[in-house]
Amino acid sequence: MTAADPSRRIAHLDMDAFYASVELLRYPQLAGLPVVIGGRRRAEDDALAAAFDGRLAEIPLDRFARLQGYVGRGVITTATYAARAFGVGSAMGLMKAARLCPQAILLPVDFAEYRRYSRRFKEVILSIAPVMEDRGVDEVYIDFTHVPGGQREGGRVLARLLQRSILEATGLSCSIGVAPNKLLAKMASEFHKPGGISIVQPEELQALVWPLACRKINGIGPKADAKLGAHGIRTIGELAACPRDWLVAHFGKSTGPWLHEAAWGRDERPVVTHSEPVSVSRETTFERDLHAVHDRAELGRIFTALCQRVAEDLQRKGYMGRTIGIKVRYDDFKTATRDQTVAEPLHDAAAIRRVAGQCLKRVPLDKRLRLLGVRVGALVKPQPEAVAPAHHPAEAADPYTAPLF
DNA sequence: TCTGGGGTCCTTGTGCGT
DNA sequence: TCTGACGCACAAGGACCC
Repeated sequence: MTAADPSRRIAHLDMDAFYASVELLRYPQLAGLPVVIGGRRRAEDDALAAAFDGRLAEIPLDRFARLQGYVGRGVITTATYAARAFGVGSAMGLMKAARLCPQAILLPVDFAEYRRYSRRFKEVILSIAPVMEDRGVDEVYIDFTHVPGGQREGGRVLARLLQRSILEATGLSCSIGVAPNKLLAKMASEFHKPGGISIVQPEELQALVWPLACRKINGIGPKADAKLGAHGIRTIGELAACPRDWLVAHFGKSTGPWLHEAAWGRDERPVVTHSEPVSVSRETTFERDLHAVHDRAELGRIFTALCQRVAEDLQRKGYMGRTIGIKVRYDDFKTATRDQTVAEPLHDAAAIRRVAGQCLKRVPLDKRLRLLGVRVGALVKPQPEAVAPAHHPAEAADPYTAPLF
């Protein structure tokens, strides 16, 4: 499998029900109750917290918003196990969830708080095992290979230390899988959730991994799974039995060999401790579908605001970009994107809006829109003197009033 | 009854220069 | 001068992930 380095020990650490667990730390009175996290933050949410002067744990149950009677757009980001028992779950529309479980408590998503907890648990990991790859707010890969104790019991001893240290520092639990590579470690971390540690050795591939559904491979989503299923391939073992050439013929010369390697548990990707962003974007789904002509003024305001937010993100992160793009989603949920690459990298809102406005003129605008997005890609780090927001006197009088379409 | 937001990567098609 | 092969850049869409 990893003949080059059979002692390679890679861990995947996944926080257990991260958002819900953070919320239960803030609101211990909600333990065991059906709680749904999602939707837009509302003024009432802030008012409730303010009424108790930020002492969230003292808010009585009858003051929380309930799903019953929920009207509007929005999906569930996550739900507690008690709520899942009613059939509600991630990505479900809140109105549908309200019918299934009207008594559920509705909490707004608070990414800033989740990011704070994310930083704390990652600091704990880095203090113990410094080769860590950030894979989002609630999961990381860690290279145990050269960490003192990282080889003991196949990595179990170090995994236990990490779990204990994270729990002490944050009050949160996590699951850890340790294997010869990232692919198998990711699968292993799912084996004993929550709070589990799973060790996979190379020789255990057939017994532990081959019986699993293909969908358990990180990178096989619903489409690829359906296509495999149409050929009668349902388990990773069945995938492993497919000749590589057959997979190349049916899935292409990139995906085909990858599927074969994945089924055989082979994955040489390193744990990457640093990466640069490729693009920065902002998008928003409207409260109601908007028409390009009838709602032109409102669309223009939203469009300008999106460009400003992207520009702020770029400047805060210290990037400029040459490829400016837009995304629209129509009322029938079909999506169109357009982008344009310019000669000089940009990062100021007016310039982004000008190019994005050109892109917007290239999409059909005969149907109502439900979403609008703005993206900047082909990022570069600007020269130091260019970091300050560019000021163009010639444009000062007309930064955002250029025609939308 | 619907279906968020912020990303990365891959595939396909096309235009263009050699 | 025309044609095909090839590499490259870019654009658009889509799959997938958290």
